[in-house]
Amino acid sequence: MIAKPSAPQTEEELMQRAQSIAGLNLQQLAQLANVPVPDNLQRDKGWTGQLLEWHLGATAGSKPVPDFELLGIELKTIPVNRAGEPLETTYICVAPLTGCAGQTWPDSPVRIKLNRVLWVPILAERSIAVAQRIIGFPILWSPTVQEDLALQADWEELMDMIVLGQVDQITARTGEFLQIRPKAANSKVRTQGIGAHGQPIETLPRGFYLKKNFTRKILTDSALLT
DNA sequence: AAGTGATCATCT
DNA sequence: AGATGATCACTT
Repeated sequence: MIAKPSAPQTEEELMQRAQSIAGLNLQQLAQLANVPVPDNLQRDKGWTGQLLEWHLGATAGSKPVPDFELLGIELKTIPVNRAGEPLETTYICVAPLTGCAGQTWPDSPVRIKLNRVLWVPILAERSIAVAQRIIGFPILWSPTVQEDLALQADWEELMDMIVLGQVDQITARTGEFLQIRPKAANSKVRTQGIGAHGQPIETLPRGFYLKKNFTRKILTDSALLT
């Protein structure tokens, strides 16, 4: 067991730390942090992410600020198969359903969250026991101009629907790279939204997610540079 | 209730 | 098989 690592002071320090744990499995990481490894993630869905936060010295906890506040970097673990392709979509942030008229892409929570992300792939095929899943090589990413424009197009389409009172017509198919899906304890949870006639309605809380086609390109682009 | 971390499990 | 809609745990 080792003491919880302190917050990295520079990007280089963060990357060095992330690179130094690449190749280790989750059992080794859990042992260093002195935490037990769950048999499955059914009741511990955020376990891997929190384990990585511990090792890399993320500071935010569950506060609404970047994981590495000093560096303005967000940490995302992403489960991948042996080909390095994502197994799941990636949660970004809550979708604002009220008070978001007039918001623009550059100052949207989605754009801010994605400004600088440290992606840590985890070889996490379901057939591999949680303890044996392996940390991959980290990727520090910011959106390219093309990526930014593509996300903006999806975001504007989705936000237009929210503002126009069409939130209940949004499905996970809306948007090419960015999608909106439920984000709640269960399907009975309600939050306030905008109805078809501009009136307040009660609706399911939603979140923004990156589809796999988008994150797959981030991961494979980075592999080409390596 | 809303935010953090995500994966599960059912349907197509 | 893959994506969609639902769900789990914890913190503020």
